[in-house]
Amino acid sequence: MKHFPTDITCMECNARAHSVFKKIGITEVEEIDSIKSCGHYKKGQFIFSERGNPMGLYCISSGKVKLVTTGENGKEQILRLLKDGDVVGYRSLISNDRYHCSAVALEDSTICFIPKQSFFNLLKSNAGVGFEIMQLLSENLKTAEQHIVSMAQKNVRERMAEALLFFKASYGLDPEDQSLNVAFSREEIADFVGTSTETAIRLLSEFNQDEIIQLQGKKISILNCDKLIRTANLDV
Amino acid sequence: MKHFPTDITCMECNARAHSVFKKIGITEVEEIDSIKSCGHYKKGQFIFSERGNPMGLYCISSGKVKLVTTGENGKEQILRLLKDGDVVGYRSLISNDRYHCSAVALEDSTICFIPKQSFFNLLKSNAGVGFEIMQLLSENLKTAEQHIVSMAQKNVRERMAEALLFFKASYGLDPEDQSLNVAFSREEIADFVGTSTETAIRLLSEFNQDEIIQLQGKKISILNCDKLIRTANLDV
DNA sequence: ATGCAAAGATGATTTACATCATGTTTTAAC
DNA sequence: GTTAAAACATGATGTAAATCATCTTTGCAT
Repeated sequence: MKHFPTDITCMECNARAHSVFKKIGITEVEEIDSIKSCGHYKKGQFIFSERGNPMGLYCISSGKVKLVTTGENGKEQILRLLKDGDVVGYRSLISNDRYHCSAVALEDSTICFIPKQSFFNLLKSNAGVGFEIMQLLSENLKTAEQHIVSMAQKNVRERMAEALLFFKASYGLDPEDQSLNVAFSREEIADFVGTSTETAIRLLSEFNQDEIIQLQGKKISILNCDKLIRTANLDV
Repeated sequence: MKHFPTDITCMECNARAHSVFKKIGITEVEEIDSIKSCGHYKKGQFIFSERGNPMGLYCISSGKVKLVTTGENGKEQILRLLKDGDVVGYRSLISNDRYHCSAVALEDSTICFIPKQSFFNLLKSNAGVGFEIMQLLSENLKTAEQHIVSMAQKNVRERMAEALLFFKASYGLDPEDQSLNVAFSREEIADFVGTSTETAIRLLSEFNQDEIIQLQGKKISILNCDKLIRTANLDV
């Protein structure tokens, strides 16, 4: 892979501090650094595709990524949202499986690649990394199963409120104007909520009218978080 | 815990051969056996409850177990189905979390308990077990995420067909009459599919009329598996 | 700057499914 | 064996949300 002036080393990567590699020794960091390659992805670009064969682990140094699958009808479903410090592709590697979803950059991103064998070597030599991955999978599983319950038991309005809260939890808010730090299209939001684009648009307009949120193009500001929680019918 | 004449040792436990403990040494097996306790659960009994604090790992020696959560509206949602050789409760232990779902015996079951600390000791001393658990979580996550897509994009009819196929995959068929090796109530089936009991009953009757399945009380025989796969709209 | 395509918005119509209602069968308790 | 209570079944009705249709706005390429 080509080297860009924007390439960074693992030693100076800020994302590493809150990644699964936060506790590994300097020797191991240098070893990963020597073997990793750095990739630059434009918004909308695929990091890997559904049904592809995993060749290694991806590490988000900067940027945002969505994991999506395409259902039989061709409709997309967003499964997970990732940001800097997150690793991508571990599930398939550990299951020794093809990818069951695609990874797509939500904005211009710098994402490093660690070959499969190096990842497994690290897992063997460093039990801590293994446990971090285990914890990651456990959290992913919990989130997914909670999502199943929402899908099965909540109406679209409640799920839309949940989705906005999830976007907030995933990427945070701009302290300036309480706007989501991510710009999804209405279709992408619908793909997460599991509804039609039209219904998603309508609900967002409603929330806007009810002054729960404020819309300015793709920018969504959360005006009344409590009301959003109540709308989602959550007792957190 | 009391000892019953039906209690069995880990050494003679048939379920162990296809469990996460299939590859551990005889010394470790004996160590687990000396510390484990054996529980006998009647059909419908809870092994643990949502929001409870996990104290250890459960091992199904014989029987069947469902993992369920209760949504805000009080409606149950079946999340996972387990049988002999399966372990239960690892997700919460690894996340250091309270249980996010309850475990309920689907039939009279013998389930052993390994204290938290012993499980973590085993994880530390035996990397193989750790990897098995990792693989388990990975598979669980894949299944859960596929379930999300079904919930979001498929209609109830397709999901019902999928559910029957999932029950078949989970517990198998009686070779005699192709009947599912598990007796769910219509309400439980509805709780898995994410629909109302009435709709579940209606769809099962339809499938029965269409000679895709045959109903005799709680016994469900799969007459035409291909048609079921087509009804589920799967391209496996 | 202009034109074109994609994204966003909103109304009208249809439909899949929940809910309500009522009856029947099975299971369990005494 | 009788009764009560679940579980199962089926029809009638209501409604949330999908689909279809049309229009406006925004972004992007030339």
